[in-house]
Amino acid sequence: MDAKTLCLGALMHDDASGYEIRKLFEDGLFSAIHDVSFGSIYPALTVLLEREWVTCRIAEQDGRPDKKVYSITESGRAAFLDAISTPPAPDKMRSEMLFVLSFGDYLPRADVMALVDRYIAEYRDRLLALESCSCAENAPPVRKFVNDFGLKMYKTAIAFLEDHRSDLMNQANGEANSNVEHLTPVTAAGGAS
Amino acid sequence: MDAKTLCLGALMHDDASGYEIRKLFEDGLFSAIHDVSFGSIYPALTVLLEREWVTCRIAEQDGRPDKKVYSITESGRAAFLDAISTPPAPDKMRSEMLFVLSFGDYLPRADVMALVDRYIAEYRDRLLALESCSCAENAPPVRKFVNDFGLKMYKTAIAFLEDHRSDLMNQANGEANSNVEHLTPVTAAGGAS
DNA sequence: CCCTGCATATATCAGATCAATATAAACATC
DNA sequence: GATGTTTATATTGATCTGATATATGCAGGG
Repeated sequence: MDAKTLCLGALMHDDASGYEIRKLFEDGLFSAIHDVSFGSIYPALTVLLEREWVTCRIAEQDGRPDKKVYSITESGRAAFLDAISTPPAPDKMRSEMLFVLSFGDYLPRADVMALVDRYIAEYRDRLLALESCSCAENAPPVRKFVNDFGLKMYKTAIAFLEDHRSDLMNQANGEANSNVEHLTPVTAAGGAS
Repeated sequence: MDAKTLCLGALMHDDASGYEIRKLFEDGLFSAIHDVSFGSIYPALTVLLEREWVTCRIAEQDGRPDKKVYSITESGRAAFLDAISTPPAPDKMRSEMLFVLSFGDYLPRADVMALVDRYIAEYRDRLLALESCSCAENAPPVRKFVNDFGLKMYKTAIAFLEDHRSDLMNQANGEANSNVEHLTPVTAAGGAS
């Protein structure tokens, strides 16, 4: 599933600018199920325009920069439906939070506590954004299905985290001091060598 | 969180080859929370070796190809602990299944049915792999925490999918025919233009 | 007995993607 | 008036993925 297909999918619902497509994957309907960055969206829209799978008009706004609003064409719709008829790749999750948390026994208790709390806060924010996502009401039932799926998963994650918060803290390394300053990360040449 | 840090994390538990690290993220303890491919792991291990954050020995096996078993060094442990002290990036999910399913009203009923069933099967497989993951028993409680988190999320997803299977099918496009042949995907130059 | 497929194992590379950064205008707020 | 946020487009270097290549052994079908 490349960025072109994701953009076409977003435009199946309604016309949108690159920025609005991004928001759909950040805050909106797709926020719980997929992600794309600007660095993929803008080049994808350019290619889509070349292939005439989308058209583009410039919308002037007052108080805001102009935006390029893209619309999907008939051939674009056909290409999208064709693209999603191939078997989808398996789900992929990337949670740095959980990865780090799985080494909680090496980390100072204060750090683990801060981490869990930030994690819960992150999911609460996401849940709120998804709940207040206007697309839920007037959208067809299938779209509501993915919205509800996201809601369910977020709520489950929050509940699990809250239930295990105190356990996690007890398992943390009480001896160690909190690393307030972050020094050089692994990516840097220096590090701890 | 780059591949180097992920590899170091895997080696914090136990010595492993590149192949075994991959399995840890595919079937093992980390399967529900993060993903890395061979194309990232092998180059990462080479860099780690250069920085002396890991050592390497060649293990001859009978009936199988030789493997390069990597061990984390003291400076490697320090570098890892340093790396995970930086604030983790927000969680990212990539579910092509759910994305495609959210367009179920455009797809023939047979395709939606096949899709949901394959999706449920995928999660059942993952659940089984995670349940039979030996790392759960003898591992410290924090490691068990991430294991249980994965279990909980998988079970929730399966239950949600099963509960909404019939709804999804009723919302599918009954008129359309099943696209047995996949034609050219969006990535190809041809397509539907 | 061969053939296909699968699991183990390492490695590479083109193409895709991300994170960071630049630019810019309007507005909030302190 | 200074800083920060939101809206908006765009680019680039570094990184990562997915596909592919290579090689061995094993299991099962025909």
